[in-house]
Amino acid sequence: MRIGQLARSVGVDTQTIRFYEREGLLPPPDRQDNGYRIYTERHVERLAFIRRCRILELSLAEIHELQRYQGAPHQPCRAINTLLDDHIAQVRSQITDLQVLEKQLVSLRASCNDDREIEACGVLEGLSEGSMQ
Amino acid sequence: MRIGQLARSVGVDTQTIRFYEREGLLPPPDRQDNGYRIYTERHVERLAFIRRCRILELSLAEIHELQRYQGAPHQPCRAINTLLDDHIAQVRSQITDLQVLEKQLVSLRASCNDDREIEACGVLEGLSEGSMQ
DNA sequence: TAAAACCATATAGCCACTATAAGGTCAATA
DNA sequence: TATTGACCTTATAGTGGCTATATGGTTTTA
Repeated sequence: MRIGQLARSVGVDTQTIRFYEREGLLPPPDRQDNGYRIYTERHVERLAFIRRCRILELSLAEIHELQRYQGAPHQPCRAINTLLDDHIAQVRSQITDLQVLEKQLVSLRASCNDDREIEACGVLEGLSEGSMQ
Repeated sequence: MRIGQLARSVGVDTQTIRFYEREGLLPPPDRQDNGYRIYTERHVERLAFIRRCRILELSLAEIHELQRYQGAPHQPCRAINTLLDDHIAQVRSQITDLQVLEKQLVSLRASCNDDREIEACGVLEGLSEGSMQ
């Protein structure tokens, strides 16, 4: 199949597919005489794998690492679990950071009601004075 | 004061200060004969304002907007409150997205214990098969 | 006087794409 | 047959908010 069909079947832009190839995440496919890329079912699977990882917000580097593991099927899989644990920890720390942020924002917002003049806006005051952290 | 002292007093890199100037967030300061930038107390306040906004993860565009409002002190401040409300909504939606993500990751992680071979790794299986969404 | 610390500009890199430009290929239609 | 439209190709620049590097001039300190 050609790049457009691959793109449609996985739900990705053709540019993204070429980008993954340049980044070494997708193996370079054979070419037709006219230079068009020809993909196989393997490429579909490989691309779908990448997309599933990306949905989970794994970085391209992490995906690369996972692909290396796939090439050594008889190694122990602890490294994979560790990779995932680290990623989970990262997501959790993002969540708590954002929760702190949300509280700060809500408290700042509470310092103003609408319909003041900008001069007297509690939000702008809160941002202008150093009483923040 | 020169750029280094400004940087130290606000806790920012000198490069960042020049970057803000290029982006139009900090007004271009006067220069000494040798070309060195000379900053005033106003610049300190302006830069501190920017940093407080950045800590709250307001974008440079949003900060720009706030600065425009500061220039019109007798306008009503509703636009500022709205800007903040939108930002809070955005943060909240990030949080819920990340919470969904965390659940998916934890459930994937639960499909494997350590000490299998990669071939049999539940995590890798979960990523390889389409049973994800 | 020489080294260290400071200042200047310009340019590239980060991440994971996305957009744009400029052009070649192919099948179907007027 | 000519042309339209859908497809493909490469190359390059842009996104955001910095950060790093290169190269060179200036000032302060030892």
